[in-house]
Formats: sequence, C-alpha cells, structure tokens
Amino acid sequence: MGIRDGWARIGGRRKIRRVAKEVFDWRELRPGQSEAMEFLLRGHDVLVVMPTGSGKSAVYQIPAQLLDGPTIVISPLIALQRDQMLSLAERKAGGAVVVNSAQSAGSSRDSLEQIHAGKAEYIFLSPEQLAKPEMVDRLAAARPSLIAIDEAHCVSSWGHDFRPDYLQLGQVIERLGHPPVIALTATAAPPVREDIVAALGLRDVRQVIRGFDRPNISLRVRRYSEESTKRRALVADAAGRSGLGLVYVATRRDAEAYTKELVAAGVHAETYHAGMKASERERVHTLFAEDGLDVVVATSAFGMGIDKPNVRYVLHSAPPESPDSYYQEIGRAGRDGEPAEAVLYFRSEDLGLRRFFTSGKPDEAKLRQVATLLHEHDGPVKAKSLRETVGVGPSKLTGLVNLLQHAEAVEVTGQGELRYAERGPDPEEAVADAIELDTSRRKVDDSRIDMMRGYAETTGCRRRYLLEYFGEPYPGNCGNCDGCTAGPVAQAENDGPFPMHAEVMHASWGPGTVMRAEPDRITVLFDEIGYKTLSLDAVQRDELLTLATAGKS
DNA sequence: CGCTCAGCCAGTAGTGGCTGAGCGGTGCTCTACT
Repeated sequence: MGIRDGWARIGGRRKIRRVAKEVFDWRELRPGQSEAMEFLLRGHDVLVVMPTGSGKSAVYQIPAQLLDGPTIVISPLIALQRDQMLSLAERKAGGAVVVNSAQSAGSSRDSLEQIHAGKAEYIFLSPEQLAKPEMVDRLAAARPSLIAIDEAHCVSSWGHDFRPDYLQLGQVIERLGHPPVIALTATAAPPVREDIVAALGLRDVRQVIRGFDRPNISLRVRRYSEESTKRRALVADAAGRSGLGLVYVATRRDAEAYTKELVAAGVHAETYHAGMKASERERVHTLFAEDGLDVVVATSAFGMGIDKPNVRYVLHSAPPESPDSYYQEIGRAGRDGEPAEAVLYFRSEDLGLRRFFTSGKPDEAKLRQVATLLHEHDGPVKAKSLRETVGVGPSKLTGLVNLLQHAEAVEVTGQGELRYAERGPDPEEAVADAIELDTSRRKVDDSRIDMMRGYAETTGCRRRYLLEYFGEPYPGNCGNCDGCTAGPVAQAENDGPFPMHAEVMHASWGPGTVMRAEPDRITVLFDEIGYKTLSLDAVQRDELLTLATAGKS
C-alpha cells in the first residue's frame, strides 16, 4: 500500500465526511461505516453486517452521491422501498424513485425516465422487477455506478425457494456492468455470508462486520413439556410486563389464539400475519409505531425494516428455524440501549414444524422435464413457453432453473431466454447434481434447527452461544442471561485440541470450521452438511477429526 | 414432525380412547373484475 493510496484514502475520507454533513446532516460516522464506504469508492464489492439503527443505509447513500451515475437499490419489500424513498426525498440527495407493481405503468415509466435524464440518483426495486430483461436493459442504459442489496440475508434465506429471483441477481449485476456492489444486512452467520457472496457473484470483496452483541438484551429460555402450561406461562408473563412487547408465534392460528388470550388477560394485543388484509396489517403497524398498543402477536411476517427504539421484550412461543432468525427477531428489542428481555418458551416438539418446513423436496419429474426439453431443443427457449409446456408458475420455474444452473446444465441468456449449456452434463446427470445440491442445502437448514435446539438446551452462557454461532469469539460469560445467573458456568475451553475457528477435516463429512469449543465437546460447521456437535471423547477415540494445516478453500 | 379434529367403536351412561386425514411461513407480480 503506497503513499499515493494513503493520500487517496485521506481525500476520500474528507469527501465522505463532507457529504455526510451537507446532505444528510450527520456530524460523525461510526467506524465500520466510513471503512465500508472507502472500500466501495476504491472499487471493491462490499458485504456489510451491522446492526439495524447503526446507519447501514448511509453506507450506500453517501458513496452514491460521490459516484457519477444512478444507484440501484434492491429491497425485498415494497413498504421498505417506499420508506427509504421518502426519507431520501427529505434530503437534497438528488431524488429517489421506486418501480414496483403497486404503481401504474405510467408512473413506472416516469421513474425510469427520471433516472435516464439524470434527475434521480436512487432507484428502488425488488429482485422480481430485475427478472424482466427489458427492465435490466433500461437500467443498464442509465449506466448505474453502484448497486446496493438491502436486507441481503434474503438472498440466502429466500433465494433458494421462496423468492428464487434473488438467486438470479448475480447475472443481473453482470448485465448491469458490475459496478461496485454493496450487500447489507444486520444478521448473517458465516455460511450465510458465503452464500450471499457466491450468489451475487461479488468480486474482490471486503467484509465489514460490526457489533453483533446487544448486551442490554437479557436472554432467557423457559422449557416446558406441556403445550398448555407453556401457553399459560407466556400469557401470564406478557400480562405482567409493562412497556411495548412482541410475541412471535409459529402459525397464523396461534397468532389469533394468543392475541385472544392476552386480550382476555387485559393486555392491548393485536395480531399480525400475512393472511390479514393489507389495511388491517397497516392499522396494526401504525398502532405499534405510535405506541398505541401493548403487544403485537405475530408470525415472522412482522419485523423487517422495523426500527422502533422502545420495544422492551420479545417472547417466542416456539423456536424459529435458526439462530439467525431468532437473533434477528429478538434484535428488535432494546434498540434504545435500555434494558430489554428476550424469552424463548421452548418445547422440543415445537421444532417439528420447522423440520416440516425444511423437508420439502424439489419436483424431480419437473426438474427432469425442464432439463430434457432444453437439452433437446436447438437454441434458446422463451421462459413463458417452457412454463406452459411444463405447467409451472414463474417462480417455480425460476427455482428449477436455479438448481439446473448450479449443475452447470442450463443458462439464462441476456434476453431472459433459457438454453442448455454447450458443454453441460447430460440431463440425467444434471438432475442428479441438482437433487444432490438441494439435499445438501436442506441438511444445512436442518443443522440450523439443531443449533436452535442447542441454544435452548445449553447450560452455559446463551450470549456466548449465539455470538460464537455468528463467528465472534466471546470469552467469558455475559452475566445477563439465565445460563450465567443460574449457577457456576463452565468456562469456554479454547486451548483444547480443536480451538475456535480451527479448520478441521472429518473422515466422512469433509472440511469444516470449529465454531464452539466446550470442555467436553465441540461444534463444527461443515461445508457440506452444516453444524454438528461432536463429543471430544468420541472424536479422539475414533480419530474422527484432523486439524487441517492450510485454510480451506 | 406434531397438532387438531372428525368419525368411529365400545357398549348402554356419558364419555374415553383410538385412528387417519389435513394442515402448517415468509412476498413479489399480473390479471380479471368491480
């Protein structure tokens, strides 16, 4: 790193500070923020993992001002797009527009024209909009200088099945000329980060990871064997608290049921789930935002984009599917830094629903049909005609194509058409590869459920458990969880044969990384099958693991 | 995977227990109809 680079960096830093102050009226920037912005301005792709409320959006909004050309912001929810656009509209930031299905064709055209005419600096849209080749062409013509992917964990959590267009973003980025790309999220464990980087095709990527710990949130787990006992305890718990709270439940039916019981206990509770009318959801959201209620009882539909400072507690009536989701949901408490509490009401049977959600399989017959049809057809095929032949909807087809793309059998052309790869494997092999890939992914998903169970059942410090899951060493005990207050807790043993973050090799599970080292066992994140907790006795007796000398690739 | 609910049996009073079927989360978009 030479003197020249040093000067450029100082100059860059000065410009960043100036824009922060003049355009956004921010006096100071936090350490991770300016670091990430400098990486972007020097042409790197960047992955930022920072807590909500720490000014993540500044990290792309300021470089957007300094780079010559519009910024494309990909955001998962129309409500988030609207909020961000409105907040930018209050600044002298050069204008912001949105393009989505909620607006008329005319208004979308206006948005794009403003971008072309250089009258708008930011354009917000969903990955589904970018699935349309005409949209990508128009945006490419405006020569974007920056692409930001907000709530980037969605790439990993939704891309593989629920919203498959997320996995096509890598190609979209290439067609947009691959300007600097920044992916932002509040929560991402190491495999999720890898997934994001790979799916988006980030190059020369710099990761800026800051502050997972939320020390003011106390962590508790209450375990039950009876559903009815658990239910009564949770309702009594919420009814006995003051301040604003969230109760997360697993099903829509439970959301209604818990609300009813809380209301009967004298709590002003409201339900929120995706099966409700939009107007009703909005009413509950507004009440929540204006402190007009005590508790929102919700499925996972509630929460993305929420930055309400005074949520005092988050109760879970059942475990979510991963520590990732759990941390995201409890992270909505105590944003003001004041004491807050997260309590998980746990029955191991409740993990069953989560297992069910990960147990779905891709439709092998349709997968084979798509592969065979494309293989037999000369030249590219329109997605629409393939959909009609195979009899699947757009999102299902994209899901199948994603898998076949991974098997290097199918390609998507610049016109959004599909064709068989010239040197691709034969269709049978491609289908087998695709199924294997999908199976491996589900194994990893399953292992995340195991880690959620591990959190509920650990007798050690719960904060340490979570932070180590996210790859942050946390020596000692937090003193603010029931693991710590219940009694003497075993200290983490990091000088055993397999210390934290050691790269290891397992006889049949392949390479992995030690994520957690306890006196009698270790938890390893394996590349292929996810998290496994192994007894050290067994490991040493059967020589299951060896330390890898070089880092894994 | 586990819960709930309907339907059934057993066997004579009202109920208790078994079994199998059905269901369960997250959002975009586009289209047809009011």
